[in-house]
Amino acid sequence: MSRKKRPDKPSVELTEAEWAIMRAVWRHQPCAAGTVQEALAASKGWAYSTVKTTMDRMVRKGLLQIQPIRNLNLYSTTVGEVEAKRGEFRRMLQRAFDGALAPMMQFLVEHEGLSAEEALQLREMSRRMIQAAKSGSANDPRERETPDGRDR
Amino acid sequence: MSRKKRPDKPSVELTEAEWAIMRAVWRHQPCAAGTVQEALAASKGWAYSTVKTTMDRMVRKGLLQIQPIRNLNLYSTTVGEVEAKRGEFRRMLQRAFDGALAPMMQFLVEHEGLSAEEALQLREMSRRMIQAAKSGSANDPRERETPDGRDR
DNA sequence: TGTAACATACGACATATGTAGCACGTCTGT
DNA sequence: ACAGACGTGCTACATATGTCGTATGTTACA
Repeated sequence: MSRKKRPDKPSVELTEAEWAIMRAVWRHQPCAAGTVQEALAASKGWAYSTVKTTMDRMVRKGLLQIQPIRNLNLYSTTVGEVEAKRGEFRRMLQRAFDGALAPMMQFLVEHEGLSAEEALQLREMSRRMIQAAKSGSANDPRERETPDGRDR
Repeated sequence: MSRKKRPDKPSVELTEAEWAIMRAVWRHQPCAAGTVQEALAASKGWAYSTVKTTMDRMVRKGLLQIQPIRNLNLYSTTVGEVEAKRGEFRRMLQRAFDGALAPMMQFLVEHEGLSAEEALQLREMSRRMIQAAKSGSANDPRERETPDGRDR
């Protein structure tokens, strides 16, 4: 235990629609397609079949999995929120900042109008970050939460 | 003169291929499609027609513009790097962190293995950020409380 | 037991994206 | 004047994504 070995992780990538569905599934997991459709009805207004089709495609892509109960299909995620967030973040970092964090921070400072409050918060974060970096030298921050990220 | 009236903020969104092309065009602007193709040949290995087709589509989408010289088509971008980066960043923030910066920072601290060096750098950044926020607020502060970021 | 209510499986279609070939003009050097 | 070299426009095609409609199967209840 020392080498933070990082075996290939597929680095999940979700489309907008997939994010919406993932959020719903994370929250209601395990659940039927209808549940997800209802959960998204207000915000997205998708027809049942739209949700169903997308979810089935996500199963084929390995983002969701089905657990058949009687004649019911219960869906659950195969990737946790953390993993998904990481994927999204890394992709952004790679594309827009060539994968380097510092330039991104630089960018935030220079071009994003961050409120003073946010800035203060950021300082607090960095303080804690430094703490973490100092102490937990062997901390492997990834893959730590529940395998699928739901709160049990 | 200072009020840059530009109520139009399309929030650019680029695909991977588009990013590659944009990078090349930003660097060689104004340039012909061939130039871009050559610039990307090493990394992407795309055929000329592939680059050309994509670039023409980007023109149709308003990402690039053509300036015909004789029988030459010189391309140049219509959006700057900053704008593109901002778009990418905001999209990520919206999708993965519901548009809030603090949770993203939190995430970085908790789940991304940032080196001590990066953390220190971040502290420096935040320091400067606080400075910036305190002093000149002449920068246009984009709407951060949009009920629904669906700007289209 | 027949039917409304809910689920599911499949098919369909438009647009977007990745990737490329091909026919046809236009310079330019020999 | 002509062959290349180079550039352009147009077409093509597979896969991905967004969005549904429908035929069909299952269950609970009057």
